[in-house]
Amino acid sequence: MVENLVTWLRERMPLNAAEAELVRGSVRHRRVQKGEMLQRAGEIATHGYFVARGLLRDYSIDEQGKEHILRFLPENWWITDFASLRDRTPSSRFVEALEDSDVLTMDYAAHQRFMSGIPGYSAAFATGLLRMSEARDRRLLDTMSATAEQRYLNFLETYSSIARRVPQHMLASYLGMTPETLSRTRAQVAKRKPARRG
Amino acid sequence: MVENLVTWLRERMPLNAAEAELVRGSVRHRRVQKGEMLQRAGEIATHGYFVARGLLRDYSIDEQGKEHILRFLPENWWITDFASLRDRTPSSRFVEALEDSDVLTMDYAAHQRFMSGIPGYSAAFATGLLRMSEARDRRLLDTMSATAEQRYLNFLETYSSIARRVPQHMLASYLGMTPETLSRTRAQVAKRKPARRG
DNA sequence: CGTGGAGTTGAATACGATCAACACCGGTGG
DNA sequence: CCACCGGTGTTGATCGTATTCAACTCCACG
Repeated sequence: MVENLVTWLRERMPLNAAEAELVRGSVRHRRVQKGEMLQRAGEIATHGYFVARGLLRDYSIDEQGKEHILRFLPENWWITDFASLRDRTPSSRFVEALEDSDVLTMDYAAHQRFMSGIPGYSAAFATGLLRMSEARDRRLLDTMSATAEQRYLNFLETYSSIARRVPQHMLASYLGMTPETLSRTRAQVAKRKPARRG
Repeated sequence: MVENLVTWLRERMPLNAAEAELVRGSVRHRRVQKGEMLQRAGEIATHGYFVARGLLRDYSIDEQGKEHILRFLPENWWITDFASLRDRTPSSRFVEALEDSDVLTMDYAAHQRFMSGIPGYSAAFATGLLRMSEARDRRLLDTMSATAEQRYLNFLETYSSIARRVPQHMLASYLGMTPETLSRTRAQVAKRKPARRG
C-alpha cells in the first residue's frame, strides 16, 4: 500500500532512493472498514490521510444538526485538516469511511520532514493546494449560480464514477439539496432523457 | 508602495537585504482608478497583483450573464489567477478596481524567482494557500447551510469594514442573493435591532 | 435642472424544503 | 421459511424563502 503513495509522489516530484525510504518510514498503513470514523469534529486532528484504496467522506454538522458533505475522497486523494494539525485546535470536520478502505496515515512532523527534506515537495504541495483552491472556486460558483438539476448534471459529468459509489442521500448532501429534491430531479432527468443502462 | 510589500513579506518570512532587493526589482507599481479593469475573462493573465492601497473585486459572469463576486480585495491582499498564469489558458475571472488603488504587479517569472531564491517563501506561500482554502470551505458551508439573513449577518461580523466600502448590490452579489433580497433583509434586521449609528 | 445609477418597496411567482406516507431491499432472528 | 426491522429511496401535498418584475424615491453628478 505504501508503494501507492511513493508512486503518486514520483508522478509529481523526483524522489531518490533515500527520499523514498524517508516516505516509507514516515507513513503507517491502516485498514478501516465501512462506517469507521477517522476524525471527529471537536477532536484535534492527529494525522493526515492518503486514500490508497476505498472511499471516504469529509463532512461537518451545522448548528441545526444537519450534515454537509464537503468532499468525497476516492483512491489517491489526501484528506488533512491542516488548521487543526498545525494549530492543535479542535477540528470542525468528520471523516468517515464509506467503503472498506486502506489509508496511509501521516503526522504533522512527517509533513514537515518532507517539506524540508524533499526538494520539490513544497512546490508540489503548493501546486496541489492551488488546484484544490481552483476546484473550490468552481464549486462555489456552481452552488451560487446553478439550479438543483444543473448541479446534479454537472456532478455527473465531472465525477460520474463517484456518483455510482455513494448512497443517493449523501450525494444530495454534497450537492446542497434534500434527498427528496435529488430524487425528484433524477426522475425528471430520466423522463426527458430516456433511461440508458450501463 | 513597494515597501508595503516588503513589510508584508517580512511579517511572514525572513528577508535579508539581497532578497528584499530581489523583491523590489521584481514588482512594478501601478496606479489604477475606480472602475478600471486589471483582468478580463477570456484573456490570459499576465500578472498577479498585490493591493497596497484601495479595493478590488474578483468576479465571474455565468452563462445567464449574471455576475458573481468571489472576493473583495482590500489592502494587503493578493489576487492572482495562477491557473491562467501557469498554463497560459484564458482566465475565467474579471478583476476590477472598486476604489482608486495602488497595486504592485508581479509576473509568473518573479513568483518562480521568489520560490527558488527566497527560503521560506514557498512555505509561507503554502500557508497562505491553506488559509485561503480554509476560508473557502467556511464560505461554502455558509452558502449551503445559512439563510440570506444569516449570511448577511455573518459577513458583517467578519468583514464589517468591507461592508461599509462596497455598494450594496455588490455585497448582494458576493452573498449570493439579489439586491432586493439584501435590501429587505437589512430592513428586517434594522427593525428588530434598533438602528445604531457609527 | 435633469439624467442615470442605487436602493426601496410591493405583488406575483417559482424553486426547493418540509412533513408524511409508502415501497423496496437486505439482513436478522424466531 | 417467514416476520420483523432499519435504512434507502420515491411520491404527494403544503409551506416558505428568495426571485422576478415593476414602480418609485433619492442622490450624485453632468
